[in-house]
Amino acid sequence: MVSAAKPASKAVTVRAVNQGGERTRERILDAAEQLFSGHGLDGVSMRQIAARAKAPLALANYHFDSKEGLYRAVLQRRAMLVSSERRALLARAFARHAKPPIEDIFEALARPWVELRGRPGGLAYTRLVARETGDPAEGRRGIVRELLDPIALDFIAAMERALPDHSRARVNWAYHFFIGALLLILANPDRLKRLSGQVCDFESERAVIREIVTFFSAALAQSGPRPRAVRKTTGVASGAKSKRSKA
Amino acid sequence: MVSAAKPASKAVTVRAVNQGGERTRERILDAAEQLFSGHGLDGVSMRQIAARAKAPLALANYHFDSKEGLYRAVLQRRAMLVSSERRALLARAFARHAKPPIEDIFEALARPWVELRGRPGGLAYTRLVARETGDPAEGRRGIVRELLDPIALDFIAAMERALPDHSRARVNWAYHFFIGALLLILANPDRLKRLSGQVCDFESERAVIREIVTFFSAALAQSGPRPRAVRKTTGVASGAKSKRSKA
DNA sequence: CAAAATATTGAACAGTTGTTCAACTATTTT
DNA sequence: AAAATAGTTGAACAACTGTTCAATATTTTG
Repeated sequence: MVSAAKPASKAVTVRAVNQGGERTRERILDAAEQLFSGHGLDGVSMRQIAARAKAPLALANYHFDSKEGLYRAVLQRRAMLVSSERRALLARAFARHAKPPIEDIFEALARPWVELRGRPGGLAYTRLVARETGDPAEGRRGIVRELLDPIALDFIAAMERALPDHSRARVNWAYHFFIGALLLILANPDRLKRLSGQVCDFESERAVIREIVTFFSAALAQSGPRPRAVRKTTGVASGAKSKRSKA
Repeated sequence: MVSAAKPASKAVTVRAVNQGGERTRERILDAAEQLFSGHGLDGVSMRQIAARAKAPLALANYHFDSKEGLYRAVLQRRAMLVSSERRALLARAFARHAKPPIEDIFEALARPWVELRGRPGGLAYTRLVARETGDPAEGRRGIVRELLDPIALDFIAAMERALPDHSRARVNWAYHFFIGALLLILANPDRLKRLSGQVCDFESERAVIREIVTFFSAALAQSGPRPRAVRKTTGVASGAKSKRSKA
């Protein structure tokens, strides 16, 4: 065998990992994380990543097979960590109450992500995950499906247990509304700061968590769904009279 | 002047626009809208766009100067329309009440976007806007700032008028939570459908609007902010004892 | 130590990228 | 009709793309 087929890149290379190798591998992941989070999978070249990592170009392909392989590896690296933190918080909530307050579930959902921002590289990672989750092409790559769908289903199930008075559909909507809000805040807090005239900011992680948790908990506070009638009106050019009283 | 410098591409070419020209220009915009929304600015080549539009490659650069120029043009094309629809709904809400119910404001915010999905090309456009709004590089390009920030500020001001008991910060948070939820639902409803086991879907535009409007209105129903205490605990590995009663 | 596996390096490949140019036709204006 | 403007076309440019390869260095294993 002349052509050095690289070591099993699928199964974990368990035995005796080269220290130097492991370190430059991490450097490449760090650089990729930073760049992908800022410009997306297609907005960054392998050469830019290699340059930032101070590693030769070919090394990235050696370690991760392909560009998409590198992208996946970046997303996988921290996914397990965050997910296990979330799961631990969720388990703790259910250890306290058989039917825990919804606040605890939302907090278990949000806190690991928000706190990740404070850790080195964490900010970039949260942006990257937000980008990938919101990407219409997400389903094609399947990374979110592999990495986040399982725990998402756990949390939705937990929410259903904590909110027995709400329909399954409503709980699912609530979950996605929450994730959408969380992702936007994580991915692009600059606009929030800009539009609020610097009133809203990320100075305090705790403040952010409190804000989003109390907000979404309040939305589910009153038990039964009491949907307001929504006008059938399409567009702007109709429905002159309003049913609502009190002119 | 030998080299035909293209006609004023900055000022609107008012007088006597070539019909054929206008039409193929629109075809290019349609193709770009479709492709950009699916793969982002960097995920699509000018050749792919030209091929889809059945127009020669050089035409895209002729009409829009550059790739980013084309991207901007796609986003600008429908922005005015949606914004004026939103403004009209907002004005109508304030025409009915000096202090309109928050439901009406949220509905004015969401309805034009949701209904746009039903119109040809609208689905792609909403995805594109969602992608751009959530993009960390959004500020660099400044498209969102130009196109959406003004109306966003109007709506935030309207929310403050409708919710005099809430702080400015809280209203700003609420606005962004709402936009985040809306964008995720618009950009990637597939995951919602997937995770909910097909329970949640977009069969009915009205159902989607009702769902998001009632949810977010409920969150702001009780006037005063009553923030629950959030544990100071960092991460999972600490804070063994909970302050909350009822072991 | 020797042998095998792992890691690193620079160069090269074939293909694609956005953009430009000159020639050309069609339309509008003078 | 003549001139000018607007629109269209195919070809070409230089730069960059992800990936591969053989050669080398380093580390781990027998």
